Amino acid sequence: MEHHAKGGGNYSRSEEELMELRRGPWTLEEDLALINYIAHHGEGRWNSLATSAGLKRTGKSCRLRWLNYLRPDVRRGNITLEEQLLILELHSRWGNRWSKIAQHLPGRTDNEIKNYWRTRVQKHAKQLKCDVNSKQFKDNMRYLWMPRLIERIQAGAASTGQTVGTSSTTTNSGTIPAANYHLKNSNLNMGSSQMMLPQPNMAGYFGGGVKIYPSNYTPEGSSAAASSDSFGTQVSPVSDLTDCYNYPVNHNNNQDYCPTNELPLQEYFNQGLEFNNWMDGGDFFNMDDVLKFLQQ
DNA sequence: AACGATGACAACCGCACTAAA
DNA sequence: ATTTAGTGCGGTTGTCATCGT
Repeated sequence: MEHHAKGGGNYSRSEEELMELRRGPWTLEEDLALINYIAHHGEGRWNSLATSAGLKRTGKSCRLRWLNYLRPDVRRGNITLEEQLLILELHSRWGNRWSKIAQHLPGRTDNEIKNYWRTRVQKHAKQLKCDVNSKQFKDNMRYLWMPRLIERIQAGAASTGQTVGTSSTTTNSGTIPAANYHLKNSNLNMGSSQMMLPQPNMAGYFGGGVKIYPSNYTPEGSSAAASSDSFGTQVSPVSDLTDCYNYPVNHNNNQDYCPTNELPLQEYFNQGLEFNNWMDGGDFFNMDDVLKFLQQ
């Protein structure tokens, strides 16, 4: 049952056009049309953009697709330990202010962070049989998970000799990572492991050949670079809250178990950790900036 | 092999807000 | 002052892949 566009205002489309508006998963052709149009005309004025680009989508849908998926600087894939830590901290501070949280995780969208929270964090709350807003859960988060995350960050850095925060996450710069195209909606044969875009102008947009990957392709490439948590979720090499459960969980809210006892987050970092850069060789965060921010 | 349950996440919806007409 | 278009945000739903039986 098709519904017309609802919410988000009106659209400069005739009734006939509204009747044939598409919904649901985006096809490769639609993505290319949107990317191509924005590459030449820029973004904004989404309703007229949708029409001009020949897309049978609402402007709102185009905007969402662009911002959450196609934008060149959007980071997708593994959420690093550092990002997880920051999400936990910022959520404890601001609650479900996803866009505000996302502002402090460059390249991450509010939608991705929201999904992370719902699928991972809330799941753990459920396993603990407590509400995400309960004191018990918040205590577990602060006194158990966050310190554990920091331990793992530290351990990962020590074992690899890498700069903390090195991740296998990719951005759309150069590729459209793991494009989850729904082939039944596409006329293109996506059977090969990867394919090149036919439009030469797209190469200019992405600064080189653009690779489109099928949905089962992991842009991280090597299986060694990525692992799965116990739920089969692809996560960063040392990631996720899952094995926090290797630690005893205190269900009595007795802070004796707390390894840090109200230790401020910045103190975690100060315990012999020398985090010079946050992610990807320091493209995003400087650790000092993060600490300054968390002290605010 | 078939099927249902579950998880991940892309996409949509409704509402609010702002700026321009 | 009012209307309209555009945009942003948070909550929710839909779709697909994977896993277990």
